[in-house]
Amino acid sequence: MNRETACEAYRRLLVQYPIVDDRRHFLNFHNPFETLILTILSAQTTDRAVNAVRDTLFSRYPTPEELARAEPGEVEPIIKSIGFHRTKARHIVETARKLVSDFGGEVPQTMEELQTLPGVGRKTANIVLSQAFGINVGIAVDTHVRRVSKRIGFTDSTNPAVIERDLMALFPHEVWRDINYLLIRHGRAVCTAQNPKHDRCVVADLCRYCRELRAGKPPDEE
DNA sequence: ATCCCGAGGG
DNA sequence: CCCTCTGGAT
Repeated sequence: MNRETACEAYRRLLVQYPIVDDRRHFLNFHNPFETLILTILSAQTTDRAVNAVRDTLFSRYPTPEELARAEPGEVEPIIKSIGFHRTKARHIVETARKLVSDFGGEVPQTMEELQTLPGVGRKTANIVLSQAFGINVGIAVDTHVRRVSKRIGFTDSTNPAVIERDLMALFPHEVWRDINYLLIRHGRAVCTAQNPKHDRCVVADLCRYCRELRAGKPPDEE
C-alpha cells in the first residue's frame, strides 16, 4: 500500500477514534514515575479504573523510594478495584525497588532498560517512552495491530518485527504512537478476529481484505 | 457474556 | 505456543 492511501486511512481512523479525549489523562501525569506505575497498572484494565486509585496510591507512595519500602501486601488493598491486583502490587513494588537499586531512583529512558522492570513489557515500555519522554521508539505489535495491519494491507507479513518495520516505513514517526493506538482500538471495536463489522468500518473501501471479499476471494488469514 | 492500550511463566 | 492473573463496566 502506498503512503497516501495509508495516510488517508490514518486520518479516517483518527476521526473514528478520537485520541485527544482518551489521552487527556496521560497528559495529566505528573512525572515519569507516575507515568510508569500507572501504565503498569493499566494493563488489561480501563483508564477509569486506574484513575480511581491513583490519588490514594501516590499520596501514600509519592516517590520510588517510598514505594520501594512498601510491601506488596499493603499496596494490594489500595489497588484492589483494578483487577490483577496481586500481580500488579508485586510488580510496581519490585519495579520501584529496581528503580532505586539499578537506576538511581529515576525512570530509565531506553526500551531495553525499561523492559528489565517487573511488569514492563514491550507495550508498556513503548507507552512510557512516548508519554513520559516524548520518545517514539517504535510500534508495539500485538495481535490487534497484527491482524488489522495485515487485513488493511499495511503489511504482507505476519512476523511482528517485519510488521513493525513496514508500519514505521509507511507512517511518519510523529504518528507512530497514534497509529499503534488506533489499530488497537479498531481491532477491538470493528476489525475483530471473528465477524468483523465491515458496515461500521471507515476504511472498508481502502482495505485489501474487504476488496478480496467483494471479489469473492476468501481472504487467507493465518 | 464479553471486554479492558499485557506480562510472565511453563 | 499455551495458560494464568482479576475486578469492574457495559
